[in-house]
Amino acid sequence: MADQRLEVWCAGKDWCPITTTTTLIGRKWHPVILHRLLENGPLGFNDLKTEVDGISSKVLSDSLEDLEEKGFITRHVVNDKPVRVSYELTDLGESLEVVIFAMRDWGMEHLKPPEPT
Amino acid sequence: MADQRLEVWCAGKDWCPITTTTTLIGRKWHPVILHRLLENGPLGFNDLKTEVDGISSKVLSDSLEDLEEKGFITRHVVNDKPVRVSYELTDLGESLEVVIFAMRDWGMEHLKPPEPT
DNA sequence: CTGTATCCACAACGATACTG
DNA sequence: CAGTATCGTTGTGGATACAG
Repeated sequence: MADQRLEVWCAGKDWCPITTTTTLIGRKWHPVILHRLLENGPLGFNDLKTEVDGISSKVLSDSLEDLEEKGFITRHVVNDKPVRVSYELTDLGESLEVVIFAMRDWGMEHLKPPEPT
Repeated sequence: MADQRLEVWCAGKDWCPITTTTTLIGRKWHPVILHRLLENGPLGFNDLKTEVDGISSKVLSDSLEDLEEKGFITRHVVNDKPVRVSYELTDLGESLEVVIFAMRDWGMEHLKPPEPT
């Protein structure tokens, strides 16, 4: 169960739900990665590297590992030759949709370039 | 206007709304601070220090300064002797409600302690 | 009450190069 | 295609003490 795995993240945080959320997805690229997976379905490593503009291989690799460890995504080897993997959201990852989309919507509403008048 | 001030945060980010959002409120304590102000209205420095469990004076001070600089909160000196200030959300800060509450709700739904059965 | 001043620590990010 | 290996940098946070 997801609840069981996530128990650990609650400890010592005084049960503040905001803090626990930021602890889980508060790293620089996590929300963007999750967003791309939400919008475009399962993606390979290079697909993500293209979608997430500006990220390096190392940081993407690190981030994916962290997200997998926390139970938000799964990694599957789809093909052996050439090697091809697929990163996919778990149910827990999907459940972040409302958070990620809220961030996206806020950004779109407040950060678009000023209209020419 | 808010749009004008926020222009700067868009540049060079390839206009990804998620990235801009995380750039603005992605620091460790920002969402918690904003949440307390959303729920409890204007608060003094020590009120916040109490509400935001575990934060140090320095980090709270730094965070408030950053939030003010970005236009999410205002700081007013309410009383001179003893010194008393009031931190309050701007309209822009209030507009983050949906994001912050989404984080809170997700945290509450997924991180509560397992029920005894 | 509302901070500032130091000083330290370290996770996380970034750049570059290389591998099966 | 999907990473790993280095290695350098730094933003951010944490502890503690002190100040108007």
